[in-house]
Formats: sequence, C-alpha cells, structure tokens
Amino acid sequence: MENTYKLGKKMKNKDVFVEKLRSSGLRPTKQRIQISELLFDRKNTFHFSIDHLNNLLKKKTKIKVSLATIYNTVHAFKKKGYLKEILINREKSYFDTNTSDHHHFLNVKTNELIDLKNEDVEKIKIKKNLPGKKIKSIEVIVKVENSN
Amino acid sequence: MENTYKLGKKMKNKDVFVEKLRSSGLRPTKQRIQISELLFDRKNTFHFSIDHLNNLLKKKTKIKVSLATIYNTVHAFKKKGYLKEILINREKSYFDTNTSDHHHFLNVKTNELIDLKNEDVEKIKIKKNLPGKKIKSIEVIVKVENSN
DNA sequence: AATATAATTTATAATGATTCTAAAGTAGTG
DNA sequence: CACTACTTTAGAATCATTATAAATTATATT
Ligand SMILES: [Mn+2]
Ligand SMILES: [Mn+2]
Ligand SMILES: [Zn+2]
Ligand SMILES: [Zn+2]
Repeated sequence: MENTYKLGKKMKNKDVFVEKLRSSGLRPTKQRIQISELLFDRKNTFHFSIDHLNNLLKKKTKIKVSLATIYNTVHAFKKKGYLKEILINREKSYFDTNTSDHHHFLNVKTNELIDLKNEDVEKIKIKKNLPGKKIKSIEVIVKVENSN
Repeated sequence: MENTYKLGKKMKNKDVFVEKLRSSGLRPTKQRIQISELLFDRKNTFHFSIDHLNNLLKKKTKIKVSLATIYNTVHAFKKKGYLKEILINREKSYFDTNTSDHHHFLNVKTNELIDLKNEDVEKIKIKKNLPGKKIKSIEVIVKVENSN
C-alpha cells in the first residue's frame, strides 16, 4: 500500500522525490530531484564524497549541476536528516545515505567505508557518565587493513 | 631506576627529551625540545590542535617557532608514535598525547575531547569479519551534549 | 676549533576543499 | 501574466595545510 498516488496508480520515482522535497520545504528543482534519484533511488545505501557525487552527476545525467549546488543540496539534505556526515578523513567530507545509527569498517588504505549491521556489534556499554551531559550518539569505527 | 644519567645524577627534563629525540633519529633542536616539553612534560596527557600548540608556544616560551616547524614537528612526532591524530572535525586536525588505545567522549558544542578509561567501556566485540582484512584498531566516539 | 655535510627552520607561496557573493534564473501564488 | 521568494550559478574568498627554496644549525670529520 506504500507508494500510492491519486487513483491508486503507482507513483513514478520522480514524483516520490518531488513529494519528499515539497514536504520538507524544499522546492523540487530539477537539480534536487536529479540528486535525490542518484542518492536515494537504490536498493542499498552507500557512502560518498562531494567529488564522488559530482562525478556521478556528470556520468549519469544530462543536466549540468554546479558544484555550489551540489554542496548546497547535500547540506540541505543533511539538515533535513536525509544524510549523515561521517568523519574519516581530514581532507574531504564523506556522507552516508544510511541515516540510521550504525557503525563502520574503514579500509585505511582506500578510505572505503562498509556498514556494520547492528547485530554484528555487541551493544556498546559506557560505564561512566559525565555530569550534566547526555549521550547523543555512540560511533564505532573499526579500521582494517589487508591481512597478508 | 628510571631516568638516571651518568653517575646516577637525575637527568634534567631537557636531557630526557634530547635523548628521546636523538634515539628517534631526530636532531634535538631547541624548537623540538621546547615542543616536547610543552607536550610531554606534564602529569596528564591531553588533546590539542596546531592552533592550540601555537598559542602555547607564544604564551609559555621565549623562542619563536614558525608555524611550518610546528606542523613539521607534530607530524614527525606522530610518525614516531609519540602522538596520535584524532578525527572529530573536518575543519582542523586534533592530536592526542595519549598514544595508548582508548576511546573518547566528544562534547559536540565545544569540540572538547575527554579520554574514556578502558575500564569505562565494556570490551567492544565485532562479530563480523571481512575476508582478507585484519582489524587495526577500534575507536569509539561518544558524542555528548548538555542535558538540560 | 675550523670545515664540510646533511638536517632543520623559516618566510612565503601554493594548494584545494569548502564557503561566500551577488547576479541571473525559476517555482509557487494569485 | 506579474510578483516574490527561493534557488542556481560562476567566480571570488577563505583558511588549514603543504610545498618551496634559501638561511641556519647540528653533527661528524679533519
Ligand atoms: Mn559540513
Ligand atoms: Mn596529517
Ligand atoms: Zn554507513
Ligand atoms: Zn585521548
């Protein structure tokens, strides 16, 4: 029953994103729709840098999107909670289309990130607490390298 | 019996760092000795940025040390294993004089880091492993904010 | 102690990801 | 269509970091 539209016709993907943008208070411009399709119209979530997204746009789409708009859009999506930023590297920002709480493997050679499923990490227990502070998130990064 | 020198006289701190530098293959220049004293001649380890270290040098010492030398020295010390780099922020690099394996609280408002003692975190168990890869380190960052 | 050599420091320029600016373009509203 | 606020864009500005290359210094050698 999800993804219905008007007279029960299935919505086109584009319309889903138009809806999502509008309901977020973001005008559904062709740039934002195009970026939404690249980021969210997939079976699996993934991790990307601005540079990576820029290349995707150049390869997979006809419209030209300026770098400034890519930055603007990614930050808008992050602010709305559709993306998370991940800190693995000082040189570049990385983003994650998986916005749930989860942990990561990080290949230190390639900077490739791989999601850890929650069942793959035993619950983290912090036995200390800081007075006047509350825990906002707990993030684990497991750095890995080739084992030969 | 640690920290002895020649005829059993106690080494001066400076001499300790001269020794440490020389045994690391780094010439004991006055800049490196000065930075060593600021970073390592303390009761407790701490976290710092290049900017922070630069301010310390200006306030606490007479000699002038160029920014380039601060960068060079911090990177040399990191390479020798006397410092660790911590990624909490894309804007700046942060370093840690505690080079043991340990986890952190991070105050997301102030970017202040606080070490978690090993006994404060229940052992992290990763139940999945990546074929052909071995775990190099596991780092936990517990983000905290004011709880009012 | 003077000399030679390589390492180090330094001022300054270059880099590069990100942010800013302000002008042109576009979506929504009536 | 006309109006307004939002968005996109090219290009400039920012700023932490790194590179460059000349001057200085540490150390080994005579
Ligand atoms: Mn950001
Ligand atoms: Mn570095
Ligand atoms: Zn992820
Ligand atoms: Zn620490």
